[in-house]
Amino acid sequence: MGKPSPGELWTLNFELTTGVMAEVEPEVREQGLEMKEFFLLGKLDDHPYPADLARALITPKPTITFMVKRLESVGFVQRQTEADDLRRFRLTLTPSGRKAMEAARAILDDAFGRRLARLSASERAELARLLGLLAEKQAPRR
Amino acid sequence: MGKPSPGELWTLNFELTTGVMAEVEPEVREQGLEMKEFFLLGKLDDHPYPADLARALITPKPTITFMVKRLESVGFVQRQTEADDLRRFRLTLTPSGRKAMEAARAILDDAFGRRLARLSASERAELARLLGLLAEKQAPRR
DNA sequence: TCCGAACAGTTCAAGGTTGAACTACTAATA
DNA sequence: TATTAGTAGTTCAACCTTGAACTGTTCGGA
Repeated sequence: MGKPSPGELWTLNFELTTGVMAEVEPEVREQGLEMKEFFLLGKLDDHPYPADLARALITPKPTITFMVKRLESVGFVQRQTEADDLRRFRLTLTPSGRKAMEAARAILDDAFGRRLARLSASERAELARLLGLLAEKQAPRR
Repeated sequence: MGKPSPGELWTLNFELTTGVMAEVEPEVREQGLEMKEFFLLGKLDDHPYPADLARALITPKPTITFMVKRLESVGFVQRQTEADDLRRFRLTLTPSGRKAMEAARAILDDAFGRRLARLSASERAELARLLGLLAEKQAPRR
């Protein structure tokens, strides 16, 4: 691949991320989590409300409702009504929820870490920098 | 983000790809294609059999069956039985299927191209090189 | 040539996802 | 203080996805 078009580069990158995800999925499931649930738990500290999670995860609200319902039923998440806004529920990780989430994170660290080990330390730093620039919502000024 | 862990870098990258995908999805749908169908059509030239597509797209076989059925019904894909192996169907893009696929590809090129425009030409080349190394199925020798 | 293993693709039922419409509540405006 | 618009979260029915089991075909070895 001499000079990939933007779309080809996107596709390559997409297959990289989904490939790692597929690799990791069975082990994460052993922790009692679907991948999507793992992503949800990972956002919970910064986005403690369902509507907030829906935006952060680019996922419809009903899907969040159903995922939270299950995560609550298995004791990974707790919900408490918010006193100053009775429409909202604040979600918090239970200790077992945090434990499952951190175990899943370790599995992902390990799998992607093996890929990153193909690069030198300076290449890894450069990759992180470039992806950081691309990921920002609006173009960063440089 | 000073020194992201592998998992954090994976997550950042995953959100980059899914963010671009969400951005592009409405326009691609106007071409008569779901994103997954676009990915399928994009693989068709290199992977002309359903079982082959299932492996390439990391997707269960029944899902491929249903997607192909729809794509055939709207005239984007044609299937012909393979004379030397009667179990298999060879799939080919129709002209309208190729047209839709190429239109979707142009939309993706455009959207990801806008992100890449944040980088210099040499940075883009370096990114492509690094992602190429990471994406290979087994570690490339260097 | 027969037989069993393996593969391509489909069917079906169970389960997951989601758009539309809804209830309950808050906030802004007059 | 009404009125109206907007937001949080849920429900429901329609649709999509998929594991398990199946049919039909190929292939290798006895």
